[in-house]
Amino acid sequence: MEASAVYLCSATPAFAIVSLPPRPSLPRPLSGRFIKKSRKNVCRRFALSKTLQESHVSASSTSSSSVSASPVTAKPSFDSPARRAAVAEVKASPDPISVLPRVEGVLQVQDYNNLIRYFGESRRWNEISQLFDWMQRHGKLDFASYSSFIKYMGISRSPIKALKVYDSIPDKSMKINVSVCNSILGCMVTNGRLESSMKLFEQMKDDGLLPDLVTYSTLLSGWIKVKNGYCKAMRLVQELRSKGLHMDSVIYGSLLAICASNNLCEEAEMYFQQMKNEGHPPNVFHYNSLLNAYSVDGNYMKAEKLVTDMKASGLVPNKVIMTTFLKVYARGHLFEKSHELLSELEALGYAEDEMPYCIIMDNLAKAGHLSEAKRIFARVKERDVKSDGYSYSIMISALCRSGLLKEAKQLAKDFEGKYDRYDLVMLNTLLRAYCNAGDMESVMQMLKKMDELSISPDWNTFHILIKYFCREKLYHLAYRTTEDMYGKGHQLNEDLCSSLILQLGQSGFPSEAFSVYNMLKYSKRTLCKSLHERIVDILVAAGLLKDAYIVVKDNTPLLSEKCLERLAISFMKSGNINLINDVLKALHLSSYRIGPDIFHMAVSRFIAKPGKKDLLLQLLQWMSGHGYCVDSSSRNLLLKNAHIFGHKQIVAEILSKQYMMSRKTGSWNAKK
DNA sequence: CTAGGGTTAG
Repeated sequence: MEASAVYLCSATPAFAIVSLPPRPSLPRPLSGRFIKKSRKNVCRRFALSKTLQESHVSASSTSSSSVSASPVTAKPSFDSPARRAAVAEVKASPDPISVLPRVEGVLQVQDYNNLIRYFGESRRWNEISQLFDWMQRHGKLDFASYSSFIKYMGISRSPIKALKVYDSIPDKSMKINVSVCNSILGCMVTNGRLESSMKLFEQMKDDGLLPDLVTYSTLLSGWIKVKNGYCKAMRLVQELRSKGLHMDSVIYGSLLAICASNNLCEEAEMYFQQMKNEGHPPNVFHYNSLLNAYSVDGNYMKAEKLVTDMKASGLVPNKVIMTTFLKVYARGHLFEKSHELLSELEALGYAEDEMPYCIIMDNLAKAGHLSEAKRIFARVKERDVKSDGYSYSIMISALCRSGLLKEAKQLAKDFEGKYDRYDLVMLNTLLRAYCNAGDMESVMQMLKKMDELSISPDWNTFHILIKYFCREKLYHLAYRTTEDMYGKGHQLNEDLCSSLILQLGQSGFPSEAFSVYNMLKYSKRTLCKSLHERIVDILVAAGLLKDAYIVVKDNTPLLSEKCLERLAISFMKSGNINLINDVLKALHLSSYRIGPDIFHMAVSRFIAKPGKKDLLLQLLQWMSGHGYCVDSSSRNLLLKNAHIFGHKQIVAEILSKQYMMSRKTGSWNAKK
């Protein structure tokens, strides 16, 4: 089968459908910008270097001693030439750590802190770790040492290491020092560990931390680009108010940004006003956030007024303000105005990177002006604008949306030839282009690339692939990918799964179809009605009657009579005999009318298996209790085989009771 | 020189 053929070439690393021989070594360096955009992947990408750093720390941090006991003999005066010379020597040395023993008696804690900052600012993570380790062993630490070191661990994306150091702080009062706490919280936030930082914050307060405005602003900044971040932000704002703190311009800046990214225009306006009322004059960042909030709906009227106000207040629109303004116009489909702004940006030398072009291009394409978007794209190339590939991404997506699949694929290939850097969004874009063009080979290459770069697939990746595999009729592969998607905790897409279930059923994979149904059920609260019926039919057709019964039992009111009938017939014929009565009881609870033929089939099954006579008796009694009556052929069959019950009398009594009842109601079935 | 923030693109 085709599907398994694709799987044959693939064991399962990070991504279940790609195989790669050995794990790649360290990934190629990416631009800081790309790294910043996808924090989630950064952790994975730097896994190796992090491990290296950590093994370093664990070898040394065990010996951390207390803060105060430093064996300084000669205490040189503040900022003495000897100290300055020693600091300079350490800074200049190619192996700074080797210099430390020699200058141990000269350097003060502040000098070590100075060195931490120096190595931190020059991004020399190895030196900073070794230095800090030395300081720990020699007890040359104060709160500023912890604060700075943790800050740089945050910048070097080593939050685990920062946490270890924080945990290793022996002094309780040091652990609730507000600077140290702010550092570690900031470190966690900038490394995407929002939830942990909130937990840690609670713990710190329990231990006696008195948070200040910086603490709140640090935590607030984490919620800026998180969906529903506004709610979390509000809780923090309430808390800071309840502690008698007053919001400052920084806090307002974060709040405005949160409002803008959460699409909350009115709230943004409210905070902007409130800020002014409280005597904090807005700066370009505040203006930009509000402008950005206006851009969501392309509200250029308000934006124009805001820019006028801003100029009146003496602020000069900078590149960012102009670009955001351009975005307002583009979103509002005032393309001429946005073109004007673009020309202005170009004239001022503010259009040296692709950002403003991207904004116009994307909005042009989305408004249906593909050829104009292409013209802008050409302008990017002509003017030799610095590009990280976003313009490609935008155009490839635009071409895909317009159904120009070959062109999209060609552009994707162009990108790959020209750039050697990928992030998740770019990979998804290329993947989509290749999938749409039906280029399996390139699809597989993209998946490999993803694995090489240790970029984990996201919801989009899975969705693109599953859709593609379905289209290519690789249903089993689509199934495996769905399993993978579910296993990685992604919400499944109902429409896609629904069609996959149908296809799996039709191509001989009923169990897989059932599995997809169950995954979908567990990842969504309510499913489309018809889906239950669809899976029941598939299971019945495949003879997976027990599974079918389970679905029916849970969803009886949602199933049609015909569907129930099909299950009833099949189950009576070949379902597990021990469940026959249960199935009938379940059917009774639905609107389905159990007919005499169904009962006849059940009776025949039981008669053929005398060992199940108790079940047969239970059935007959249940029928009487619920107004059902066997038909004459069942009746004859039962009488003829009455011996199996031991006492013939029992069955005769039941049958006569049913008969009397049916004469009263005039039908075999008392149910309306 | 102890800690925080807000900018625009796929």
